[in-house]
Amino acid sequence: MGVVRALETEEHINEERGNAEQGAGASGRARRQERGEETRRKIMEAAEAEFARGSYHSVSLRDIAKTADVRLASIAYHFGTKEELWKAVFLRRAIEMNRERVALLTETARKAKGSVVPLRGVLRAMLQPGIRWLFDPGGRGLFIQVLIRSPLDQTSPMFDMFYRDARHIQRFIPYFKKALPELTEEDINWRMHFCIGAMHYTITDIKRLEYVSNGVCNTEDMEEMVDRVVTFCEAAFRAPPYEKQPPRPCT
Amino acid sequence: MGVVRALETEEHINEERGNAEQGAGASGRARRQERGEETRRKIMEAAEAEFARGSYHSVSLRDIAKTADVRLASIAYHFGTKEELWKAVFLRRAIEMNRERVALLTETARKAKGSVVPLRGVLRAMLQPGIRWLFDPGGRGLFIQVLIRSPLDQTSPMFDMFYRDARHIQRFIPYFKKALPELTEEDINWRMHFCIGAMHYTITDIKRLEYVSNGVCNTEDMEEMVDRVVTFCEAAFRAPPYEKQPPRPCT
DNA sequence: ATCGTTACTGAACGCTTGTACAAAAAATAT
DNA sequence: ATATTTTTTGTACAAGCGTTCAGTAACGAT
Repeated sequence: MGVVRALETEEHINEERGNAEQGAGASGRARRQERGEETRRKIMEAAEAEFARGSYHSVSLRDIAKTADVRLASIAYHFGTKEELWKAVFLRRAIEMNRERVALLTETARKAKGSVVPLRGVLRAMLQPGIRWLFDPGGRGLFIQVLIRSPLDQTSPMFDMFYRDARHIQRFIPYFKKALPELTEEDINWRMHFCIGAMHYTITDIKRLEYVSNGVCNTEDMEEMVDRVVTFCEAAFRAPPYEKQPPRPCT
Repeated sequence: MGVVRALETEEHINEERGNAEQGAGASGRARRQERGEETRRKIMEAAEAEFARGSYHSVSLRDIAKTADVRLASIAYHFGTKEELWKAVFLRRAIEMNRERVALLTETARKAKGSVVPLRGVLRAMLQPGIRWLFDPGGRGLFIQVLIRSPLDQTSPMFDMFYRDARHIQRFIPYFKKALPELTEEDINWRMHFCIGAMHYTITDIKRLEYVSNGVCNTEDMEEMVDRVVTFCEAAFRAPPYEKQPPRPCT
């Protein structure tokens, strides 16, 4: 519950572990913390990579310890349980992602200087950060896939994060409304959903596109990927509003 | 390898276990097989439900045995290993799904009587079967989610099924080409990918839409859902072809 | 130099897992 | 009725799991 709230509010974003100390203790204290933080960082990094490869249950703490080059008991020392490790790894990135998306939206709106934010800009703010992470050589490139897949596993301890960016994604609705006044709120929600689906699938199943297309599609150009999905979604969003029982030819 | 091929060809579709017997042995033989088949069926059904709830590694054979009301050792007797059980469960539905999609495409093409198949019809053939399964009260309603998620877990024994419907999905390409001659093959592959993403996300994350939209979206009408996603994808497919470095206003 | 805190370690715990196997049971064949 | 084959069962096993804990080492504070 508290965990979910942390994702819905912006206030907690910068509230990271250790930020409480105000730089008072100076060097000695800092160096001691540094020693612990190094191990902690290695564990999180390894966990990020391991979890990205499989599911929560398919990864063992021993796997993670080996990858991190750390003794098994150190994980327990720093994180307590496997579940807490998972949550720590997950939350860090989830908060980061939400912050980036909202920041990009705000920036885009600022540039519009009061006039209507172009549809393409709103879509870019929604779809670009995830794809940019995919190309990140660091942990984010791995973890964006975990971020996307985890709500699919009902036995994962983060299944209640199902709604992890629910509230945050609602921020986009007013912008879509202004850009496309003829759409109902129902239309907008459905289409936002479809857009996110196209984006998520591109992130998690990009290898499949390479294979299906026999290498015809260039999947290594980030800007091209973003442009393609944005163009796709923009045209889709401009489809006429949904009408109940649309005239169908035969069946 | 052989398993993957089975999905790519249509010939093996009706080759189900036990079809080899030609009805020669008559009643006695049939009744004996029936006894074994009953247990086998119960196990597969339970496995389907359990696997749908989590991941391959989060489900134990003991869970499945309990759900199926069958002794643990019976699973080993009928399927050998956990992996073989998983493959049996998986393959049955995967083949079924591919067959349905291709059948629908063929039927749609037949109705067009030689003229160009309308874009909307091609998209319907591609997107409708999955959504129809979602509304199936039987095992398919559960398993469609497994079908979609499984390639995402690299530790699942079906990860090599990554490309499970790769070949099969290529059948749609010529139809898109005819309906939209101005698009390159690259454009078509990208957009097919996005369409499947929107559809998959709708199937696996439909609860999220309910939540995000605060219940504004009606997610219980199958025809509405299909129409919405098809309309979305149709408009998106009709977007102008991709151009490298499209003129962007600011950044 | 001593103390106390923090970080780390090795070994062990109890439990669950997938698998194996011999024996029983059931069904069919002779 | 007997023999044979198919199916089911209880039990056991080794391996792996997450977690615990007493003990050690490193460090800053006193």
